Amino acid sequence: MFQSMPDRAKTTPLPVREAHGQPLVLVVEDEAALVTLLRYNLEREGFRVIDAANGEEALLIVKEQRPDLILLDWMLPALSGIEVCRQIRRSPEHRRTPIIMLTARGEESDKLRGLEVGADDYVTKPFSPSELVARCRAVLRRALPQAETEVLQYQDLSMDLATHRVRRGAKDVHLGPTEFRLLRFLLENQGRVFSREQLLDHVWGRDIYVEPRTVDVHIRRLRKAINIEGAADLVRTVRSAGYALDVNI
Amino acid sequence: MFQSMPDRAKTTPLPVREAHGQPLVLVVEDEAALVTLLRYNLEREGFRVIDAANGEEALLIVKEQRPDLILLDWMLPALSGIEVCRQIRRSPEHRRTPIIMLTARGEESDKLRGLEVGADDYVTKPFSPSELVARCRAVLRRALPQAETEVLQYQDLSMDLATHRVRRGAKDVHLGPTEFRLLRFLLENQGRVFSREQLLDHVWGRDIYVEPRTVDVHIRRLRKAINIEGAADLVRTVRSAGYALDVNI
DNA sequence: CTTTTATGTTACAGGAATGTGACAACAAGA
DNA sequence: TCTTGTTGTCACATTCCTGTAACATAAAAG
Repeated sequence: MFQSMPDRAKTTPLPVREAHGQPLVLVVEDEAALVTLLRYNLEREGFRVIDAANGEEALLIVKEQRPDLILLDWMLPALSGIEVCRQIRRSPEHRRTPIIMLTARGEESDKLRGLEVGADDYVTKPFSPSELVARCRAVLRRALPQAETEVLQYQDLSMDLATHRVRRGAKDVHLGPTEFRLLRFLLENQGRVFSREQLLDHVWGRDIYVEPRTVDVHIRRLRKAINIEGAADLVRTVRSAGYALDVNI
Repeated sequence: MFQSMPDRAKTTPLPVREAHGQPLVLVVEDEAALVTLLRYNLEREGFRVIDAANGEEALLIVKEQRPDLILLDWMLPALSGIEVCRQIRRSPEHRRTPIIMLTARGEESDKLRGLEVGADDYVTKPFSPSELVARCRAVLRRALPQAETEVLQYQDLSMDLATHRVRRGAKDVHLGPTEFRLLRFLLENQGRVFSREQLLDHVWGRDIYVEPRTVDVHIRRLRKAINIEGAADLVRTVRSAGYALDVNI
């Protein structure tokens, strides 16, 4: 028996940025009440939220979960916000991850130093939730498009994310939205096997429920679209485990 | 209407007027800390920076160094920003040099007068560096084509920016202002798919809100105008993703 | 070989996304 | 003032996509 009912809330994060789902926001803040407030407002607006109470935790999460946006309190125990910011910026992967800092009113010097260190914007406490959400949106909009690779490839299969074009060899391939996301996910994790539940989480999103068998149907549609008669099947079925992008031997 | 840079420009180096170097930005600002901040962020993004602490100095530098872009603080000792702007605009050489003014929050009258005197854009202090950089790029981008690209083209479709004339094959095409900007944006980013929201941001501007579906209608009008019976539709619909300028296959 | 389990395949109703035409508000000129 | 053109929005039509069920086939288990 495998994974009767996966608890999606706890699924281990994959080393993949989910470009299509809702943006993942990391809130770094030690004041619990504020975290609750932020979480409530962000989630209501369609963001996913994780939080960290201190700098070390924050850095760890950044590395593992790759948030799309970071809300960073400037006053933190131990590791200061500035230091956290600097360390995040040091890794080339997160060089472009937007950071919004939360500062107390009137800490002008903080703001300047924050912006110097690479924060993208700041919000002064106390702030209105709607303003904060608006800023998050604005910052994300500017940052997201450039976050990903432009062309994904596997053998003679290629997917251009900018033009949304998919080709197999010389043949142009048309995919529906779901097949497009599915193939994209598989291309971003070539060779790796995913269970139906994992695929649902990553391609469909954690929030909606669809029958796991639905994945089969979409895999079928994908195969039909990208496979060339005579050539090897690019989608591999691993019985009782799932599917992967790989050549069937 | 602040167009932010198209995604391409964030990954690729900026299209530059002078073949030799990065765009030269003159920062006119008397507050040293702010100059430092601006310099840091602009240089990090590939601009060269010179600064001037007052109006006279600024005018001198403009004459001698011919910057590609001027960031102009509105509150200056002695010669005011408005006056500097006016004087710069007086010389035909610098009639087209983009000027972005930096104003304190809420100085609406300043903004208006600034735009009257010939500033291209304004940024309200305090501002986020990324926003500022984005605006610089946007302004530069609007300024550059006049020096370089006068005619945008795709297959047998051409758009002359100087005369505002659009032709498809031998046929003269009339477009409304919005369709013109829309087509221009698509021509400047051939093949790329843009969501309705992105198009609203880039073509309509970030500041105003219109229904996303409005884009559909304008796409329709554009199609009606530029498509020739029998020939392929130049505007591609990508379901659940957006639109692109491209031949349907 | 038979049974059980997992996956492949097909068809289809309902729904979501897009196309389309009309219209009122508005602006710019004549 | 009237005329002309443009714009954003709506309502309706159309197209395409999606999830599901039902059945077929293949692979393991007994």
